[in-house]
Amino acid sequence: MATIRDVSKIAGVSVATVSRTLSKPDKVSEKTRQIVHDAIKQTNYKPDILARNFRTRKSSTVVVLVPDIANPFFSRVIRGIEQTAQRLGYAVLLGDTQGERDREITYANMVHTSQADGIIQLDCHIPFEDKNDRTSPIVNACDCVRGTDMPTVQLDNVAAAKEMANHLISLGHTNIGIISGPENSTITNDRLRGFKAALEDGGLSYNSANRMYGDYSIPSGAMAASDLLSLPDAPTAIFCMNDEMAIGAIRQAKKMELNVPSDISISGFDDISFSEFSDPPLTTVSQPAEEFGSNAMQMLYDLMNDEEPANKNIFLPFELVIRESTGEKK
Amino acid sequence: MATIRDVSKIAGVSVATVSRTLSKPDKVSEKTRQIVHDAIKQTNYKPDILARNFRTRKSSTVVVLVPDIANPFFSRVIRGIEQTAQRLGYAVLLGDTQGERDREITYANMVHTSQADGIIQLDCHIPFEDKNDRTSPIVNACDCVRGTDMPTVQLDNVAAAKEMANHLISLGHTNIGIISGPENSTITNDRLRGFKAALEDGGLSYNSANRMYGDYSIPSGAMAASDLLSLPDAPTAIFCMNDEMAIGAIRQAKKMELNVPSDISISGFDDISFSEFSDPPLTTVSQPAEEFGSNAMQMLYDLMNDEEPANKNIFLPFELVIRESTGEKK
DNA sequence: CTGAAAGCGCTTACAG
DNA sequence: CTGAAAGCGCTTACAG
Repeated sequence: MATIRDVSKIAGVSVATVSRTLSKPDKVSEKTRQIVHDAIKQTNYKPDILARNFRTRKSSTVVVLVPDIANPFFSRVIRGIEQTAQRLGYAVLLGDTQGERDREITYANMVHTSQADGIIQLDCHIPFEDKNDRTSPIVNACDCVRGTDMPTVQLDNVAAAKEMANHLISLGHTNIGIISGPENSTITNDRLRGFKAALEDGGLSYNSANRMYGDYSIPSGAMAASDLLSLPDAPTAIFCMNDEMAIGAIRQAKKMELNVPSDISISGFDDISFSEFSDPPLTTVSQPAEEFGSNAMQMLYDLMNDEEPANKNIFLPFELVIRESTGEKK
Repeated sequence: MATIRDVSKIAGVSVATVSRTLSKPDKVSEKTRQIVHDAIKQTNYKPDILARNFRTRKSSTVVVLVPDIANPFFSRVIRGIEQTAQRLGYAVLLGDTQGERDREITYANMVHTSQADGIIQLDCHIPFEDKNDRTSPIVNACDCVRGTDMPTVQLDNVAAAKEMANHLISLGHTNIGIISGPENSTITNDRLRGFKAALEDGGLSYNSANRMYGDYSIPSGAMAASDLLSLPDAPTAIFCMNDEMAIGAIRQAKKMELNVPSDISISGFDDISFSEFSDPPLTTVSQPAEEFGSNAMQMLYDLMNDEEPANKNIFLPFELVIRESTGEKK
């Protein structure tokens, strides 16, 4: 591979001039620029970005910490990150953490080893050994930690859940089951709070026996639905904390020869692409997945370049999408 | 941040010794090692990996070229890549190419700029300006280019498609529609060849009017199914080239008040996680998605480290998964 | 087992 | 506008 030295020899100029021609062309005379470009073409020179990054002490790379890359919602978020990163001149390193603290720390550490300039964390953990670490530019998106000053891009999950629960209540349901995500998640807690708030507003009381746990996967939703529908006083509607679990719940209801929605209403959360095509099409809360990614990346860019972001706590809009999996109580 | 120099001063040894303590501890005396480790702890030293990579002329990074990160099959492949890369000490850069040649070239170029040591390409294109370029370690996985010497990890798509078509034929279907992927894909061509071979073996003739095109998305499958089912002599079975299109087709059939499978059999390909839970559960071909990734990464590792891979053209096993979306012809 | 020194390929003050 | 020189933080022959 040709180096900047080879180009400079052929062009008969210094390496500084070659470097400037590439990075600050306005500081080089028209004529010299021409000569240098010819030499670059002749040698098929490509600047060594690794060397440049090393010299300038910037990797121009960000690392994204994602619990599961194969999750359809997260993969859309990452698409948004990638597109914006590419536009801003950053490469994106993938850190599939499976939610494990060790792996999060390992990947987040890349900022300390100069492999990355910043971090996007999609899970509700602080990915540092020392939780008060303030040395790494980081943006927390999707499932966000409470009670820290990490910049965030999130949904108002309380409001969204409340709106969905209100929808169910307005349909006449008074005994509503809930298929919850794992306890130690901000999203889970916020959605539960919204759910409870709607119940309260509707003069209904929350019954913790109506809460079953899943892990956001389809089979876990089916299992939780089975438990709920086998209750002596089974609910007539089920509020699921994501679409996968709702799809599992629908499947389970059908298996138990229940009609959705006439026997049992089921709602989801996220609006992944399959939800529109489930049978029946799923009532859910749609979120702008790609925008979580693009906003987080843009905010991280500001942080990495010492510009104060306009807004350090972005809330993205949601929308209730009422399809056919929810209906009036019989 | 502390540098190796700081550590060496505190430990009272040369930087060479600090470096060796980290990378070749057996070349350093027990006692010195102890002193150095104390100094590392004291200074909270973390080696600058960017500097190390620059010095050793290895980025320890691979770039993966993926047409669409949000595709459920590809995201599982990437999970397999990431896990194996992590184990082998490599970082993975994400190159979402949307199948565009420009973007593929841009990302593949990272090998020439020292940003990556190798490439995993998941699409059936050669991602180089000069198609005969042999300077970059690359492995082609999933949808593979024909007629090159690029190492590959793939499925025997001809055999798999043939087996699926045989299944349909064995059910008594003689008029079988096909929802195809885009023409310029090796996978599409191979699956079509397998489909035709089965027809021929069964004494049936291939009717190109029975082939509709989709783009592997759910809506495109629904549209293609609509066309197929509106044909004067509509097929009684539809062979879809992936699960998303099959799910779209099922939805469309139901919309047209056709029962699946008693009126129309529909088969998919890939066995994504939703297929087991579609209604009816989808008959499909299952592929070991993660293993495409882990095998490709392992092979690329061998290539990058100048070890001859044991096998430069790996074929992974598939399995026909017969569920409830296909049935006897009425 | 250890250290002094060279050097990886760039960029950027500094001087002219 | 241009060049000589220093230096980013490491690793690794080489010599002892």
